Amino acid sequence: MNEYDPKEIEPKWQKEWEKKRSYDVAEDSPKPKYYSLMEFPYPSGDGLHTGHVRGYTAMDIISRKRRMEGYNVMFPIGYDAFGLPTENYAIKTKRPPADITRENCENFEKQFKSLGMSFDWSREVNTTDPKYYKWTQWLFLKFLEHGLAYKAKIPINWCPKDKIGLANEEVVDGKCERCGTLVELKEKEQWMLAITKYADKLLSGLDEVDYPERVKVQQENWIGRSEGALIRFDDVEIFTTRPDTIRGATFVVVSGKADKFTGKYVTNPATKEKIPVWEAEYVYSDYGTGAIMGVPADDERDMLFAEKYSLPIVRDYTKAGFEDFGKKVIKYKLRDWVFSRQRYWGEPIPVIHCDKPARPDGRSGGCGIVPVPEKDLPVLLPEVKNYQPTDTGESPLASIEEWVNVACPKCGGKARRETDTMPNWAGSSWYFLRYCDPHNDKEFASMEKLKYWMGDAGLPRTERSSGTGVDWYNGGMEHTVLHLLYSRFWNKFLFDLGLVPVSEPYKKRTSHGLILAEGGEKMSKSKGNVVNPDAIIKSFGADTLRLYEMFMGPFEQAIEWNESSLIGPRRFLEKVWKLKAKIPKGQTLSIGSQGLTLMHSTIKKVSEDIEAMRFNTAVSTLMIYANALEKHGGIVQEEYETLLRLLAPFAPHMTEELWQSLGHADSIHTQPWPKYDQSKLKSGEATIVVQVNGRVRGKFVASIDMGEAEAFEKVKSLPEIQKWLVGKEVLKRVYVPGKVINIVTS
RNA sequence: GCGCGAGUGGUGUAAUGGUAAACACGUACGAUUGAGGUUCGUAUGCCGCAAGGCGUGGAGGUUCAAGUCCUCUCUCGCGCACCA
Repeated sequence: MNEYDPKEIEPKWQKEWEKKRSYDVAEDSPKPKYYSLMEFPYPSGDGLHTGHVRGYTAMDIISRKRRMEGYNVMFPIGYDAFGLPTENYAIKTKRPPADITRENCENFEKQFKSLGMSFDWSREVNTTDPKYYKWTQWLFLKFLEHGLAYKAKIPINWCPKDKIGLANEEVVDGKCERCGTLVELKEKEQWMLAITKYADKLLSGLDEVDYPERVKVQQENWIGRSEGALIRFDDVEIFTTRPDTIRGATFVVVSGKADKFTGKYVTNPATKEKIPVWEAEYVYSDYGTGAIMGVPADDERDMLFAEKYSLPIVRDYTKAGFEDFGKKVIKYKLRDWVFSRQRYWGEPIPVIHCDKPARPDGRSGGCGIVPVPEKDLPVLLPEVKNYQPTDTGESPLASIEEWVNVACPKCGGKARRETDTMPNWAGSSWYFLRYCDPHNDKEFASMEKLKYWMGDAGLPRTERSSGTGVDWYNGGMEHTVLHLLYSRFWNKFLFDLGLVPVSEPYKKRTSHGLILAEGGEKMSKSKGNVVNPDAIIKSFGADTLRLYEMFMGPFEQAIEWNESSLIGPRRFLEKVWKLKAKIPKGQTLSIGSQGLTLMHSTIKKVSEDIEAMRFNTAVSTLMIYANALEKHGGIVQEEYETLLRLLAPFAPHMTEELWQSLGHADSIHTQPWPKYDQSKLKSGEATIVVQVNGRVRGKFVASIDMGEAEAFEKVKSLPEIQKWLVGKEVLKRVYVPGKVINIVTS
């Protein structure tokens, strides 16, 4: 038999699978559907990195296992391609962002294929494709139509380096999330999406979904609901979560830039006393009412403030009832979403400003903000010479007069296009819906197809609908707040309009841990420590890379890349390759009882480990199995084929080669997933460990249902045990059949 | 400060309360080869000649039996944070 040569067999099977379009799916299958999804990538110029490989391989394994289990599996791929890095690169190289994006996507596609990913390429989407962003714009107009998109002059977070307004969510510790520059506040008219209207639904929806607890906590924290009361102190309304402490309130604080007494006094409605109103920095203008009551005895910060400025402190007072002096309300930390960006490389916001001059009575003469009619969508990004953003905060689009100046769709008068674009979160807020019906040019997706792939919340669960939403969604830890919240918001809004069938888009969410560079640092181009998967594929093969990334450690945990450990999975594949020669030709062997137990327990363990994303132990179980088969004199074909089928999702190329070389005409990836037989999991014999006073002193092999009396007779006959019992009195004996005997002596 | 996780060999890590370190990497020795190692084999927690003892961040506790359960404590990571 020839040697294992991934360089030869991997491209061979990749071509074969592509030729047969093996992984394309349609909605007319009699099988139950399964929608597995991994976050689509941003196609950067650096190509795929090892972190991508981890998440995509995991979902590829899940998808392949589901196919073998008989599901109609949709495992789609696409590109989230609008965004700053490409735009900045375009500015630097003076090339159109669309060209750069196309090249990068082509590179990504080539890399994905070289990894053996079983994507349905016929469903590929790209957020920068006008056929796609036409619907992103259409969805925006739905928000506008229902009053959830609005324009407001607000102080926005302005990044002076990127020259871009940031959503609150994109500001970390007062700095730009992307470049770390200190963010400034700038007053600007911005498009806003009223996500706060969905705060409650986003919160309560978390009860319906299967997300890791910490992800739910992060979403809850971000929404930040607190129940409290609004209470009037004369004309100052305050918000408090502790209205019961009102009799201890000795001052009121309103939001201000510095700590100072306002000179004003108000009446505490509970004590009827006049108390001073102060201004202080520690009170936020944009939370609650921007004013609080100061209760030094019950609040640490109020105490510090009172001590600092010698304000009165009342320690003993009677607690009040919750709603005795105000009314119960609920406040959120969540803010409306700043939805406009003053950049080029994003979806143009599809509205037109009609600017007929104002009438003599001062009212606007024009039609105001007019949505672009559906027939005129998409509003295409125009060709532009200069992508450089401006210091004034205007989009580069503003300087393209022939694009900006249009006739008002309503009155035909002079009007100007909106020049702001959408944030890079827009396209990714609904892409999982588009995958269900990616070529539809009449709708963003048809209800019929959405019902098939997303399930129908209004109908009982059936074979064809395994519940609500994407069945399994994996992605990076860094997206468990923003992207998850935004896309849940869009989906809930569309659900309320009756345009999607389920209220929660993702039934189950998991996250993979980061892969760090050797040394424990984050991989980054600037540090020059990025590992390129292409190089690993070239020297070890895609199957080895996939296996290594699954084997390296717990899936959800951050882990260091270790080049020298790659050889382990490669050796394992070599071993499996060579095992084939141990199947005797022309004679039938049958599997012994030990062999059966091992085979069935391996099937059970590998199956369960994959479901729980314990890929590392799934691989080690396969290694144990291969090691055991290697020690056999001869291997029964069924044993070997079971190993291959269990390994197929991890190492799709090599298992396909071996499978077909065994004389099978069809693909291993269409074979049924092995099932285990409960009755074969335990063999009749086990090693019983013998302890004296809790220390291991010996062991023997016995039937697992050996009786207690018999077991102790056996123990007494063991010389290595006898010596520990000489001259001692046996105080207690413990017997766990099939496991352990413990003898407690004086 | 509050809320979650996690601390185990030289390394990555594994262990339904029941043989701690499975599976790998590395290392040592040996084999194969003209040579090489992405080949094969054996060994490999620590102390000890041995008998044996000691070992899962630290200190206690529960139990016949604790990495696992309980209490306290230290360290690291993550999330939230002048949010009233």
